[in-house]
Amino acid sequence: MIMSGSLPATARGRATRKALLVAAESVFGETRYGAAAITEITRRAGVAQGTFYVYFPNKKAIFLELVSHLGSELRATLTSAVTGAPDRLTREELGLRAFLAFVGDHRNLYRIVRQAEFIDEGAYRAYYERFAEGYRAGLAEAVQAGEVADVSLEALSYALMGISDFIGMRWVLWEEQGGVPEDVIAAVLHLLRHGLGPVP
Amino acid sequence: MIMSGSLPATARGRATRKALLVAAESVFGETRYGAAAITEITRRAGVAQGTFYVYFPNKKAIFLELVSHLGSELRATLTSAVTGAPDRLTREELGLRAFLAFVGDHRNLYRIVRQAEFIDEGAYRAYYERFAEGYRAGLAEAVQAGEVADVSLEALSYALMGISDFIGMRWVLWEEQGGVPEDVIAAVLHLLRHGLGPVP
Amino acid sequence: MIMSGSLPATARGRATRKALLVAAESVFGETRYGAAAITEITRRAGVAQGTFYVYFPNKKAIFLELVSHLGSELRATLTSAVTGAPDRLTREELGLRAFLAFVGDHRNLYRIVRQAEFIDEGAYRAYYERFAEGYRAGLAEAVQAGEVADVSLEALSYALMGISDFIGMRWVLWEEQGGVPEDVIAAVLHLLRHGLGPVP
Amino acid sequence: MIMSGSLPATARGRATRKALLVAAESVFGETRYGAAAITEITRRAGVAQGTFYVYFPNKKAIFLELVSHLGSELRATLTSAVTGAPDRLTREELGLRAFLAFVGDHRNLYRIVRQAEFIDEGAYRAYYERFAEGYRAGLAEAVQAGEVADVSLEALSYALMGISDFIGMRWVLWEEQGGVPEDVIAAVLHLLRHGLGPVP
DNA sequence: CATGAATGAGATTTCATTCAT
DNA sequence: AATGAATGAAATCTCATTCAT
Repeated sequence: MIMSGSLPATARGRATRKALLVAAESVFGETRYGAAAITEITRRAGVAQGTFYVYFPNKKAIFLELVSHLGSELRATLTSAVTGAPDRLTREELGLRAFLAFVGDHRNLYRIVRQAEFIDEGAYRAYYERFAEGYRAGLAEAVQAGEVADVSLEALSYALMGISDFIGMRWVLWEEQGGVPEDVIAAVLHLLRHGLGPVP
Repeated sequence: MIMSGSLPATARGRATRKALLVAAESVFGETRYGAAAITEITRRAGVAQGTFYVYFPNKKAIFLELVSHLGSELRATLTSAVTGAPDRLTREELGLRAFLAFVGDHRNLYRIVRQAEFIDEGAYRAYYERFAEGYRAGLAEAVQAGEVADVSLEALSYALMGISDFIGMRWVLWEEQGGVPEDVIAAVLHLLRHGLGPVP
Repeated sequence: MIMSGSLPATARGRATRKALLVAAESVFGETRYGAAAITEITRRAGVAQGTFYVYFPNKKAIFLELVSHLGSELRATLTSAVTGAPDRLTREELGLRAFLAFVGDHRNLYRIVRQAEFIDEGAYRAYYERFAEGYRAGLAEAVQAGEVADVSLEALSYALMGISDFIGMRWVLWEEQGGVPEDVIAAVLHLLRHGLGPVP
Repeated sequence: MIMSGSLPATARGRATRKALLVAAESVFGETRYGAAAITEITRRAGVAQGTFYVYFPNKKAIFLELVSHLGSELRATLTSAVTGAPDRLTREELGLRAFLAFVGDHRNLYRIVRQAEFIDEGAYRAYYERFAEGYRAGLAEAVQAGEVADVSLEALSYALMGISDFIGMRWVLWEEQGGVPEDVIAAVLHLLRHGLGPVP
């Protein structure tokens, strides 16, 4: 469904298509959508300009495929990271750490996803809604287990996404160097465990 | 200081300038920066194309003035909303409600601010950093008062901003109708008061 | 209705628009629609490329305005040419001569009109239908006067248009030099007066 | 001689070539030359893009072969239709009816032939000139037989072609449904027999 | 202060054609 | 004989910005 036209018939074609997507990730991460030039994508992919249109009908198509692709990858990463965690708070910690690591590996993620709002609002919402669904399901189980309060899980999901999102923005995106300080992680986990208040 | 050129000398000039800013808010809210046309701004403001350049040196200038202007307005709104609150949690609640109300009145806020990242990264960060500063100061006082745990306040600030941001996105921006449901507010306040866990 | 946007406000603007139309007539007459370049039109009009789009939204618009404009001019010419003719055959002769003269002055007429079929079929048909209407009205009067047989006037109209059209193509369009030989005119008038047969 | 390359050696090759020509007739009939895409021709023919160049050196070649092919077919059809007619008027009637039938079977004829003017003016004129030759020869015999007036036969030829052409355009090309009304035919035959005037 | 005509750089997109397989 | 990937020239169109009035 994301596919534009059909998949390339030959291995050579598939390689070219992949190269275009990889190049697009870097270009859209550095430049805003409007200023991102298709010539720049093809230059980085090492193909001629016209080749782009063999694989994608237009700029929007490759951009949206990128957004959807990044979302899938991230969701898969998070799912596998939290699998087998004994309790909710451990899940949250593992999920947060995995998210921050992913952002470190895909520093263009924010810049790409946030732009999607203007390119295709549906795709943009879908990106977050699919995360929210996963969150809600996990929280629902935790409520069953008596681990989480019986409040609006939809609200909790977006609150938790917001926390990760902003921590990632501040300590991964905005910091040149490596890791997120442990005291930042600790503060977040404190919030999730005790709320704002001091340890009871 | 963000102002480009000096303020118009005549009342007529001031009115024209204001009209351009108002038009720009709606245009940049509906259209991404790259696709937002100055002709569209002048059309909505009811002036000729050339008139734009009497008041702003270029497109970037009016955009950045808009970002800075919205930030100031929002900060002032929040500050006045929480003034006089008896305790931290009350401050949070009042701040959250005020923020959501502001977003309802300025539905273009997100779309404008998030675009700023690509137009002028400094302006974009400054927008959040100024909020974070205010947050940190408030939290520091609360720590003094024994109301808040002594964890990284910078981390808490971004976490709290993230919560508001995502709740606003989900229930103000994405919902056509009026208010944020009370159970959503309740869930957030529960998180701030008790963390994820059930009421002790 | 043919107008794209509104008419220019200043005399300078009106002159530029007119220059573009004049240039377009020559370009579309020499080159087929698909190969006719807008840059060539602006070059001949002596303006910059972008200026074209101040006055016309696209190539199709200027082309169709041209077709409609030529049709109006030609109809006006023919109407004034046959006014006051004493009888039907004189009308036909005057009309034919006026048509051939017009084609001589607008040697691009055929090439422009015939292309219209592919650009906007409605405009193309309208061109001929408006001529046919005029013809039919004239023939109807002649029938009343007992000058013309009471056969399908719609059919006669198209037959007469076809004659003029092909004579013009063969002796004006395809001949470099000046006038249509008198014996050609005579042959046509013979056909209209006596049919194919010899003088009775 | 218009043929490009030699005819394919194998039956498979001949079938492919024929399929391309058939597809081209429909494509050039629906789309103007400039917008007619070779990919569209190959798609309709059910072969790959590259296959086109196995049979035709370029787009122009297939187009011109089409024009020439249609002309030959039409001339053959007309010749056989009028063979054996007892007098000139009968010939005209049979020829007209055969022409209109042919156009009904090849509704793309006009659109293809008229475009030829811009692709290869020589081919375009040749199309009509070959018809005119045939006409002239027939008329010359009729003049000998005292059936037709001794006026410019070249002029008569083009006049008669124009009549057929416009009647076909109006009642075959522009009418969705089947046949040309008999009163239209009658009007044309009246014109050929008596001229414009009423029956003497 | 205001206007609107004019500019031209630059981006997207199309497509005939070539070529290796 | 057939394929389909790749090319790159060329065309349309947009729009921020300048400028004369």
